[in-house]
Formats: sequence, C-alpha cells, structure tokens
Amino acid sequence: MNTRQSGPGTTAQHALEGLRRAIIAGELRPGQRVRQEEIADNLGVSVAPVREALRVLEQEGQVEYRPRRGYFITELWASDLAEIYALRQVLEERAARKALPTLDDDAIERIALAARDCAEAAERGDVAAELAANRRFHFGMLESPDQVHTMRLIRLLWDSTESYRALYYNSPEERAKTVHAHDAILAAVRRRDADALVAELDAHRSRALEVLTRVLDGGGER
Amino acid sequence: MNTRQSGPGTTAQHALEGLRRAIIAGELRPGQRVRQEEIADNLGVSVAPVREALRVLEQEGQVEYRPRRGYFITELWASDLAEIYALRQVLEERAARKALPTLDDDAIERIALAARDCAEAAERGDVAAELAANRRFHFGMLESPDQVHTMRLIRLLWDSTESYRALYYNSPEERAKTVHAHDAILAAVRRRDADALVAELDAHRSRALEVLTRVLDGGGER
DNA sequence: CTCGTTTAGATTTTCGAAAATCTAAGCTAT
DNA sequence: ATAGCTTAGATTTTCGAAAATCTAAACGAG
Repeated sequence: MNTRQSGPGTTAQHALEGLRRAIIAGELRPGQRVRQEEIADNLGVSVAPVREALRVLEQEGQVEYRPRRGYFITELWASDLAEIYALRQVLEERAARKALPTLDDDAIERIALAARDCAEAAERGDVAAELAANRRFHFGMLESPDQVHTMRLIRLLWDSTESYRALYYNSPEERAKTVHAHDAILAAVRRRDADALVAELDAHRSRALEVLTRVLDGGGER
Repeated sequence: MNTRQSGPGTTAQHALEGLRRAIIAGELRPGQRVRQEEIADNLGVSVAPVREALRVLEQEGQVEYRPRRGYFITELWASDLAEIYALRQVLEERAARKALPTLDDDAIERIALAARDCAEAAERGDVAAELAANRRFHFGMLESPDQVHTMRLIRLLWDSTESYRALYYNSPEERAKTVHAHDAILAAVRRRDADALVAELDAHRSRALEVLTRVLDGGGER
C-alpha cells in the first residue's frame, strides 16, 4: 500500500516526514541503527530519497553518520541537553526581545490558538500534535522577518532534542504544568512585558531541562 | 579523467568538497543555478552523491532548494551578514571565555602555527589555503570538548558566509590588517586575558563585516 | 498586439540493480 | 584456548536510465 501519490511534495520530503514521525513515535530509538532499505520499503520508495532525508537529519544532529557503516539515531546525554538548553536560553532571549514589539494582534491571536491546540492535544494524549502545537506557540512569539538566521539556529536546537521532548510529554503531571506555564508566557506577551516574558520562558525551559535530565539519567542509561 | 579512486572517503564527500571548492573559487556565484548533471560530470560521478552533497549545503544555508526547480547558490544581503555576524559575536564570546582557561601550551602552539599558515597563504595569494588556515586559527581557540553543540552552530555560521569571505580576502590591504589583528588576538590568548581577547575578536569581526558590507553594496547589486 | 495554450527540450527526481564495503561466524595455526 | 585469517551474507553506496516535471519558445485566438 503506497501511501504516496505524486503531489506537491517530493518523495524525499515524504521520506523526511516519515523518519521524523518514526523518531518522535519512538520507533527509531537513540543509538539504534537506521536500516535504509527497511525505511524505504515501509514508505514504499527507493533508498535514494531516504538517503537524502538522512543527510538532512544528519545536519540537524538527529542522526549520526559513519561512512560505509550507516546512520544511527543520535544519543544525547544530560550534558548535551544542558548545553543545548543553555544555547536556547541565549538565542531565544535575543529573539524574544526583538520580536515582542513587532507582534500585532493577529500574531498574538495565532499564539493563543497554538496554546489552545497544545492543551487540547495534551488532553487527548496526542504527543505528535502536542509537539507541533508547542512549536507553533513558541516560534510564533520569536519569529520576526529580520531574524531569519537566528531562527534557523533555534530551529536546529529544537530539532536536535525533539525525540527527547516526546519523552517529556508523556508525563501527565508535567502536562498540566506546561499548560500553566504557557498561560503565564502568553500573559507576558499580551502585556508586552519583555523582562517578564524572558523570565517565564527561562523558567519553562529550566523546568523542561530538569525533568528531561531526570528521565535520561533514570531510564535509558544506554 | 576521473580524479577519484575509491579511498577512505565516500563519493558523496568528494562531491561535497568539490562543491565547496567551486563556491569558494567563485565558479558558482550567488544566485546562480546549480546544474546537477554538470557538477556530476565535472567530478566524474553520478548525480546521486551530488544531490546528497547539495542537501548538506542546503542545511548549511549555502544553497537554497526549490522542489523540482533545483538548487541555487544562496545570495546574502548586507542585512543577512549583519545578523550572522551579530550571532557570531554572541556565540563566539561565550565559546572563547569557556575555552580560554582550558587551552594548554600545545593548543596555543597549534593556534600560532595556524596564524603563520594564514599569513603565508595570504602572502602567496592562495585564498583557499588562507580560508582554511584562518578557520584553524579561530576554531583552535574556541573549541572545547564540552561545547560541541555551540561549535556546531558557530561552524554553521562560518559556512554560510564562506563564499563572501573569499571576496574579502582578495583585498591586499585588508590582508595586512588581518595579520596584525591575528597577532593581537594571539597575544591576548597567551596572556590568558579573556576580556582583551573578546575585545580583539569583536574588533576583528566588525572590521570584516564593514569591509564585506561595502563590497556587497558596491559590487554585486544583483 | 496581447494573452493564454501547446509543445519540445532541458532538468530534476526516482528507481532498480550492480559494485564496493562491512560484519560476524567459522576455520586454522600457534 | 586464542589470535588471526577467510569467507558468506548483509548493508551501504553508486550508477545509468526511466519517469515526472519544469522552462521557454512557438503558435493561435481574441
């Protein structure tokens, strides 16, 4: 059953989406080898587009490449997460302060909608939808037209930890806290209070890192 | 004449190097379309590895991809350069302050050697060698084992402006200033004076941005 | 003359199979 | 036994050609 008909996207894009989904869903776990032909067969395509997609994920740091040995899902340690989250703090603070004054009512409405989507997805336990809505929420308040390169880096940092974030989202008690944190962040945006916004974002991020670190050191010790 | 024998590297890596060289050498200019088959023929390989290499360059921001239309060498404007250099300032200051205390005599010797290589390459007008040595010089003082993700981002920022830096290096008067700036930077490293180092790096970077911006607004106005 | 349509050529994209390489089990000599 | 060598099977990597799509020039209707 070939799920793909020649549509607007290319087969390589389809392969990239399939790989991302598999990583988020936990079908491909950190450290695991990625068998190219298996992926290709599952998606009903040949290996060429799969390899292109893997090159993209390699640059994003989601897979590691060892020539003639293949691709492996990247394994992150607590120290990696700490470094990545510290970088996010620096870059996101800059982005938030630049973008906040430029947000119009329309943009804020989109952010609020994303927050609602996020809470709803969390409610019904749809991790993939929650991850997507969470991104819309955060990126919606950081994005500004003269900061495309900053956003490129921030997106990269988010990408490299996406699979670990999926773990975090499975804790029901954390979900409630996330919803509350988003409310506080949104309120700061509405008040146009940059310092408060940055403080709330920092707190939200720290909380996530803390939980993630605990999950990591506890559960998947290689 | 196939320049490639099956060696340690893969054909895709060979294609990536070839593309990088062509971009630095100015054979592929900003805005220009990249004809896959032409690249493949020139390198004596097929299109598959060329496409993989292009995916890498796409993630680095060196080429832009439009599905079914092909790849185009990225065109940067003065505003893009300003943003990228501002990001470098933030990330490189962080990296330099972290790395400086960890540099041993051996590391400093490597940096000094890179500075000499850089000056020599400049002397004989070998732009490609100068670019490579310049990287060794700068990265040598930023790199530290617990900052791999930071370095990943910094490397990305350097990559995206590599072709424009090649322009800058063609000015003979600027070359002399670069040598002098490197001396001042190296001296600060030897004194272990973090504040001075950051100040010198900032000055060096600002100078480069200034010249680059002038070259850009003057010459290739599309 | 302008706008939209058709069509031929160029280019990208994907495939299926061949070639190169790696992995690990089995074997031999010490 | 153990270390090193050999070999069969699995996997990655590359190729050459077919299929899909785009570009731009030629054409025709209004």
